[in-house]
Amino acid sequence: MPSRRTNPKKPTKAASISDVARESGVSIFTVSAVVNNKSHVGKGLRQRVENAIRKLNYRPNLIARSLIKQKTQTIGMIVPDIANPFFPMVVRGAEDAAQKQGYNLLLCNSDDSLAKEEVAIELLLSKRVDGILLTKAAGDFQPSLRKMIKEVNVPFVLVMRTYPQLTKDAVVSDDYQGAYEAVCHLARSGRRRIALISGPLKISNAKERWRGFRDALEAKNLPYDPELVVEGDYRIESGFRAGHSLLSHRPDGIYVANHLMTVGLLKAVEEMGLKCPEDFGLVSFDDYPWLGIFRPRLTTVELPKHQLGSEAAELLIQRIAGNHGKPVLKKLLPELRIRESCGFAQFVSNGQHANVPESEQVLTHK
Amino acid sequence: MPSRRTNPKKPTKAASISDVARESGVSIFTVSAVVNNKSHVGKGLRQRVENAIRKLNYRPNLIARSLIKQKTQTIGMIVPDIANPFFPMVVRGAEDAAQKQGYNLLLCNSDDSLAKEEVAIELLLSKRVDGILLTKAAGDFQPSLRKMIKEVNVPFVLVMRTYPQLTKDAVVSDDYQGAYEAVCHLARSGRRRIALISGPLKISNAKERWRGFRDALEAKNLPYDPELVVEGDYRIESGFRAGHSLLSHRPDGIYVANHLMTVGLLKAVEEMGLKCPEDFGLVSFDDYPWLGIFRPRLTTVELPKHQLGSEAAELLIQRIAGNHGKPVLKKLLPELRIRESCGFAQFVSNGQHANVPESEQVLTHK
DNA sequence: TTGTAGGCGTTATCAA
DNA sequence: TTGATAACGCCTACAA
Repeated sequence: MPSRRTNPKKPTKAASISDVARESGVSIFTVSAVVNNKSHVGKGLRQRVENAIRKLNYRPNLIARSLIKQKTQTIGMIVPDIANPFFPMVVRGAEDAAQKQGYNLLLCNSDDSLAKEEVAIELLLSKRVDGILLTKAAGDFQPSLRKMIKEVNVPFVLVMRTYPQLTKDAVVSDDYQGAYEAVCHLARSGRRRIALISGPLKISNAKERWRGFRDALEAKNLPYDPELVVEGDYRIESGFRAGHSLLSHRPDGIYVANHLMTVGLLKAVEEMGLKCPEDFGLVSFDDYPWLGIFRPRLTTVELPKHQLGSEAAELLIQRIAGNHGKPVLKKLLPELRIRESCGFAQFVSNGQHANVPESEQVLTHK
Repeated sequence: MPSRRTNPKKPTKAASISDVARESGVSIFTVSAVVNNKSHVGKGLRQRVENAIRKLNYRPNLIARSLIKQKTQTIGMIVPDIANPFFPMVVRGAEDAAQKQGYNLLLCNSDDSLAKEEVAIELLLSKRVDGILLTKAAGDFQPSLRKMIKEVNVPFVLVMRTYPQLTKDAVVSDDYQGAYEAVCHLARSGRRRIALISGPLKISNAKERWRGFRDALEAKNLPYDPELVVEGDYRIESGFRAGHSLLSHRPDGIYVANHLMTVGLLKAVEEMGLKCPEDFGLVSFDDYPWLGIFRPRLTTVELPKHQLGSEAAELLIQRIAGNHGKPVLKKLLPELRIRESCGFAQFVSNGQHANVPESEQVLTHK
């Protein structure tokens, strides 16, 4: 007698499996079997069931399925900020790989804040995602959080930034190598006072890039001058400030650890009336299709963003599937794209070229 | 090395509400009440329950909750491509607004393909998202799809592109107005042969921008020359091709309907040895912080991307909450940012200025 | 081949 | 205030 089907506000509820069973005059089991292409259901019944499904516009409730299967086919992904141009392609890579294997992406932004990061993780865990792709915010987890994550048994894969205290599974770019090559290139093109605009040294890849910078200087017999190293936060504004404080020391080469800070730097450069590559050579991390029209053409170290995301997702899905192999730390190779922001090569270490302009490489990227 | 640390394989299932009940010696009901801050539970019991929760590291299973509540607190968002620099900020806006109201975002890419779009919608519906934010792919839904969506009773809000056949709820930029102003500005700076590189005219905003273009020409008594109108697809490559086919007709002003096509255009421009703004004035849609260092400074029509996303999410959440008011079509105002890609104003309609450089406006955007 | 019944983890409805 | 108990929609042994 508690019948509210006359409730005017009550919009036709979606059909459930039992509705289909009733409509087609079979049991719930049979419907389920049909829906899941299970054990050969009699041709006739299958037909009837399928008709009922169409008629009722039945759509399996994946929430209910998740509950019983203890799998949501959903991956949580936490990035610092999807509006930072670096991450969209990484997310896209992850989404492509996930999609291909029947997973979806629940996206969160941490703004590189530990508090937001923790909230996001808690939420994703409550929503019972099958695994989490994490670009760790700068700084350390609360011990309690780390402990909880350990116990909860949901696989994590780190993206772009390592954090061994959490997991050794990570997909990153070889930042040391990238920075090393970048600085070597600056040295090769005759720069002696080479500066670094670094990311936050608490972040693993910033540290790696710093190490690459330092070792390249050493390899090229160039001095490491602390005055020429500024720590930024990977955002435009910090690159701008770094530029102002740095340029007064007249470096003749600058390696910037990401694109956004390069943008800030170049604003400062302009304000100060300096010219690139005449006054200083520049190598930046991170390349984008739209940089193709920027002048001077920037020599950059490009990271395989899409691949970063897709390989991370694939690894995560393996873990979800129960592959408990040993930890995987995948380092993808960056690519030095030599263009013209380092100007002419005046000193060449291998002696093959001298006073040769940097080669031009066309951006063929889609 | 010692291989096992006493745990052969411990998939320790997460604690459930009944575990907590048992641990604390109360009923499930009481635990639930505590978790949800419900009816005044006795101080003592509450304490005991909370201790048990902590001890067992209990975390409510939102999947189960969703099943019974028929609400997932999840919003599906379908964009053409998160790697297109336009969308990240829109998604960010949506995420911020959703987050604030206790919702999460399930992100899908359609690549502007009807097939992928349909798959994404089906999936989101099966996962029982509470609503969907959709940037409609170019083209029409299958009638069956449209019918299904109507019946399924899940609110949709369109983002950036209208599609009245589906729903009148939409949050878009005022594209007509933006284009109109852009073209008027070109005319004001003395351009007479003004060209258009348009988006796919099947997409509502491309059509609107085209209308704004056409009407502005008429208002300025300039001819509409079909030779000077090329339809692209909003991607770099199409801007490049459009540039090549267009520039041979020597327009002295070009309005490009989005940023990516502008990038393509400028590549073509360079190949042809042309100069902006000397050879032609340029107004582009879509502005980005990193464009601040590009020369010539681009005069653009900026769209409030973040707001687009956040307002769409807020409207959607209202619909989810049962607010069945009349359809809302929200048009957000674009902003003409006058910089230098139109060169000097030679012909000024209001007679106040002549031969004045375009004013410079600093990008203060965060 | 098909059906029955129990359970997944919550919330909601009644009693007590 | 609490506590059983029935949904929620689906999967899956176990039977038939």
